[in-house]
Amino acid sequence: MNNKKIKLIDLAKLAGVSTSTVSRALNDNPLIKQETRDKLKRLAKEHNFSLNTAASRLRTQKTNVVAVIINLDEQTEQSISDPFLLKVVSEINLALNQQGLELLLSNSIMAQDDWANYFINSRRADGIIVVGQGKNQINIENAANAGIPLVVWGDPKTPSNYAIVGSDNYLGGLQATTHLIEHGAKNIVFLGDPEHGEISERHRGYSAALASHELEQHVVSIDITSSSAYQSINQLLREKGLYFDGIVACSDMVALGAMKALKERYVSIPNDVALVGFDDIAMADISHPSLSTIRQNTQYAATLLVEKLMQQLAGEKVESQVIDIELIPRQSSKR
Amino acid sequence: MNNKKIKLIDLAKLAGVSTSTVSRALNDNPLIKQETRDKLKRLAKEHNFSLNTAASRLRTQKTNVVAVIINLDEQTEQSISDPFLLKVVSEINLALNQQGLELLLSNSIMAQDDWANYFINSRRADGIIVVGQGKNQINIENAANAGIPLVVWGDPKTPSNYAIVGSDNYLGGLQATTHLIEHGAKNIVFLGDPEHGEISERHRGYSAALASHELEQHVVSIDITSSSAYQSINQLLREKGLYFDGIVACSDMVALGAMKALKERYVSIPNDVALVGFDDIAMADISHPSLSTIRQNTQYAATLLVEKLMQQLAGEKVESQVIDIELIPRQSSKR
DNA sequence: GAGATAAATGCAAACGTTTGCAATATTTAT
DNA sequence: ATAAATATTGCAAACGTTTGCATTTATCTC
Repeated sequence: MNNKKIKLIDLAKLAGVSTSTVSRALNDNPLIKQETRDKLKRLAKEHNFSLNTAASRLRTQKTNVVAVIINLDEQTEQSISDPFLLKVVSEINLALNQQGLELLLSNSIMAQDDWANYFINSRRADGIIVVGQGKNQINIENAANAGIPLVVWGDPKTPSNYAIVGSDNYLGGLQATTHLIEHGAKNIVFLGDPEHGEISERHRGYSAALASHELEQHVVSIDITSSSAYQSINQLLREKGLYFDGIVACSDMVALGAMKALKERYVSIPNDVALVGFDDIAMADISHPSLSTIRQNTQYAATLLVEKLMQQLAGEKVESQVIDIELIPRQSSKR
Repeated sequence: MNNKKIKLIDLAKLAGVSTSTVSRALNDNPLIKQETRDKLKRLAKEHNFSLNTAASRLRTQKTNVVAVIINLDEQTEQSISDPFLLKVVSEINLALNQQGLELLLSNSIMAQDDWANYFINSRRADGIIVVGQGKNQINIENAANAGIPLVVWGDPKTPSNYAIVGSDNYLGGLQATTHLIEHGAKNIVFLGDPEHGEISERHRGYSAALASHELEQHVVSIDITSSSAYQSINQLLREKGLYFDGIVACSDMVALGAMKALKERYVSIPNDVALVGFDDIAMADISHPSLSTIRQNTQYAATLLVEKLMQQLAGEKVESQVIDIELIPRQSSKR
């Protein structure tokens, strides 16, 4: 291995041209004759050359990097246990790569409070994608107010001065609940944290559905984790008995936790209790009974997020956008 | 908002000192008087200053960035569906952050073949963590041969010229299988892809356990996804009937897919078929019956990976390291 | 074949830090 | 008080690209 890191000027000397020419050639600048471009590219490949991004970022003031911040609540530790958020990140990664952008991964716990400063002013990244609104949106707002390119995965109906892409959570909650009502449920529990950005909208949909059928609300507020769901359903059954016949869960992981508690106590799903989740993670289909759920189109969302971010990078103003959700009826609600 | 991006020299002028002093002060260089350091730091905070990383990386030739490559097989698409890999990434993210390092996320599909060149020569990152050995290790080997700081999550027993951190997959396979044998299983299926790096070791453990009890192998080779597992178990039952009474699955997701197929056909778990998975993802505990599995200590692994990478960055040579696994017996194997 | 236009390349100045070395300010020893 | 030592700061040269402008070379036009 030739261990001298070769640079632009070395290539230039080898080819007997100037660094300008090499630089332009490698960037496919039409100023350079096609023939020369090809020759230089070949030479670059031959010598395992690759541009020093630090230098080129310094010069161009662009990084081609996007910071993705997983915005967790510190107390609630939804985090790592929930496959859904990570799936979203994974889709964003793909979408970014397709645009030739790279992904700098962060979470709200590590990144300083001042995102604009930390990521953008420092030229670590050109823009920010925030995954999840979380409970407090102050960091997001500050970043948005700083006027940096920013786009958020969350609830697009939330009033905001920044662009949010996300599912119609209200409609999702409404459809899920209506679905259960149509299948005969009368006492439907909402299982989740109504304080939480996206989820409060799902709760609103739930409320609306109940109201229009003159049914009563049963909100059980929990952390957004399967174990929390498991415990609280267990406790509920123990202390209050089976006073409900349907559950609208704020996420699939929560629904699956609840399902486990029900199954352990021989509550029949869907006959005694019908169940609908939210997200449509892989496990929803694999669980037994399979879990009815509201599917979020994360792939489309990811491309939209990236698209809108790029528009902002190009100086355009962008709006929030709602993504269609889809009720996937499976066994857990079929009766 | 003051939209002029403030830089070192501006701060220097404001404070009436030279850029050298500011630079050193912000980097806590003891050459600078404590008092001046404090003053300058305060000033920097006041003015929302943050260093231009491009410039500082160019100058120092260090990035404080680590590239994490999710090494997927292109055909097999284990990828996004499997929460385990993403959990590993998430843990690595935490471990890196604790060391003040940032995480550039990539996957083997996007990153060019020449990782050393793309990430290191280009000064995008100082080192690489590869998550998953995958089927072909050629890219990893090339990168390692280029002499760059590199560490791999995989099977540490694999002979290699690079450092691998991972579970004792052989022992895991052995323990899982022995566990089933001890609980009376005689015809145990191995469900997974024995070609695949880590998994081939699990298969070896499985073989060894069977051999020492003079039992016969039943290998069912599938893609490492829950749906693939579901389909193949379904097909097996249909075509060959219930010729087995135990399954060692190469991952929890695979086990859960198999579980669904069994439950749908009213095969009792664990009475008719006992089941052990691998990984201990969150769902293992939540499934019903809960899934016995081999737990991988991803958190410890992540800190080790980062530690070893940092040692390499400091010029030391590091060795592969085996991490203890732990059999978590749950309902799916209890009889 | 001369002059004019177009195509291709080169020059040199940035981009914003860090750091070896030189220079100044402060303290200590005598 | 002076010299010597030490503590603190400043000067200026990198780091490796990109790009506006000037320059050279090739192509046209009549």
